[in-house]
Amino acid sequence: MTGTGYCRADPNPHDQKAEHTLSMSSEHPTRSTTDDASAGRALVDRLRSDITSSVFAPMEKLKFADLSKRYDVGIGTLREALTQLASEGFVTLEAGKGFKVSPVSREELLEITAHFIDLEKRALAESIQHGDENWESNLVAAHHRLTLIERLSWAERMERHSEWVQRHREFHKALVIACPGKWLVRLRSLMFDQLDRYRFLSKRAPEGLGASKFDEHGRIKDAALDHDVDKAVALIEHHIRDTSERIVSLL
Amino acid sequence: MTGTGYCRADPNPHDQKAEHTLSMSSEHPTRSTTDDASAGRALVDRLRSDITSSVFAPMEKLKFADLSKRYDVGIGTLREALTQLASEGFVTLEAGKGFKVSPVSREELLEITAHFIDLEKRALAESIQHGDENWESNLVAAHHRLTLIERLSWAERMERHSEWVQRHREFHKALVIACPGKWLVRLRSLMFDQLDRYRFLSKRAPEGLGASKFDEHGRIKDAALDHDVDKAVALIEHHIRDTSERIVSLL
DNA sequence: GATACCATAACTTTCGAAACATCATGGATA
DNA sequence: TATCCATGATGTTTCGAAAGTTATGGTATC
Repeated sequence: MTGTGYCRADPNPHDQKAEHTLSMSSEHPTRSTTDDASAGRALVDRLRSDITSSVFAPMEKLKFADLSKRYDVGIGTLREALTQLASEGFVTLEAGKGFKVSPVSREELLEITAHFIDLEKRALAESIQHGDENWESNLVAAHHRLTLIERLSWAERMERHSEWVQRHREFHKALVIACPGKWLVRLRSLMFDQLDRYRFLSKRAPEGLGASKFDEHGRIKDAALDHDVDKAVALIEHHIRDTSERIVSLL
Repeated sequence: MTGTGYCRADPNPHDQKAEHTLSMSSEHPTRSTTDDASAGRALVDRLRSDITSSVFAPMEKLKFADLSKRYDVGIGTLREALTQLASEGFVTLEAGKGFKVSPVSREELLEITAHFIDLEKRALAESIQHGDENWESNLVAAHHRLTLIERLSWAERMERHSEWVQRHREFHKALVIACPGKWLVRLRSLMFDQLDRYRFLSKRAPEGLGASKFDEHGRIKDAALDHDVDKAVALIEHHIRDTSERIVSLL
């Protein structure tokens, strides 16, 4: 049945190159460059998204019987998906006791934030230096897609939160994608995905947060397009640090 | 808790704490703190080891039928193991075409080396600052186990190469295990394991390499036990960089 | 009353067959 | 000759039943 017909509607506007055929946490949800066998990979994304958005609470036990019904997939497929999420740090696997959602903590947030700032700064600097016209176009497009949602009212944003998460991820990815160091991109993606779990906690914060982040994204984009490495790096560091600090104060 | 009775012979001399119940590439082969369901995890380790030691060549296709016979496990179990190795970067998974061993390249070696140096230095510095008596004892023991093999003749070392890899990994891990940042340890382990693939290439290098490395390990251990952060960090940076440069020259 | 023991239930882990996709071959057609 | 489609072969992906393990609860024993 030809893949599964996941997203034929979207002309998939970025190619950048052949790019990584990696498999890690690089390529994600709906749109699906070099996608997997699709059934299995789609499950990984749904599970990760559900963990990120606290559908399953930290430390909650993930039972195969339940999940199998919920996602309508076989046990083997589930196990494969959970194994990958374990490698990414979203769940833990113990002895013969199955999978649990990884815990969250203030300390972990602080550590992940520090690593992400470090990696993102380096990746962004290299990306700006190596980015070509294609990279610029893709960046502009990704930012535009993000603003379309960020412009909405708070209530509307809440409804389409998973879409925002997705576009926010794509925007940040678009910033660093021209970085030649594949592992640098990979490691920073790992940390970015972990931060998603904590970002969700700031979902409740009414306004106040969204507005300033909206501006920051635009300024970072502009600095990147100007190939102003220092400015872009400084802005993104502030962007990340500020966001995390707001989240810390909510814990 | 009986686990599965993997290694009763070894009194398992390090506890450090409750430690990470993580699942990533943290805990490895034979000895096995917090081990997995054992059948599946053992397979992951054998596969990783076989990829590392070029039993399977880079870019080689990994067929389920072959592997199933070779390791005497079911297809589902294999798939789960390969999924994990894909997350760690040892294999790649494409569309409906199965798994392939990841390629190696000079550029990747250089990048991995740079990341590993950076991460290992930071982890070591923090580990030294936080290490207690238990950490020191474990470090001394790990170093001793390593020297037992390094003291052997070149021919003997060759025969017990996989054991050396294991003990070398444990020694380096013992150095940084007191680092409080779990993700820092995790990321540096990821890079360490990747470097193992390249270290194997230097296996052929007759003598010359082994001797100097032998001394370096000892000096790093001593500096760590002296809690001399600057010295230990400088030594380990040289240790890693020098090793990698020798390997680069063999490519 | 507390503890050890054993049966039962709940769940995890493993396996391989069936469904599905891709690739290679060869013959028909323009 | 080159292109295209059928066809078979090889290999991957998915699933759920069977085997194995851990937790649960109840009974006998001290």
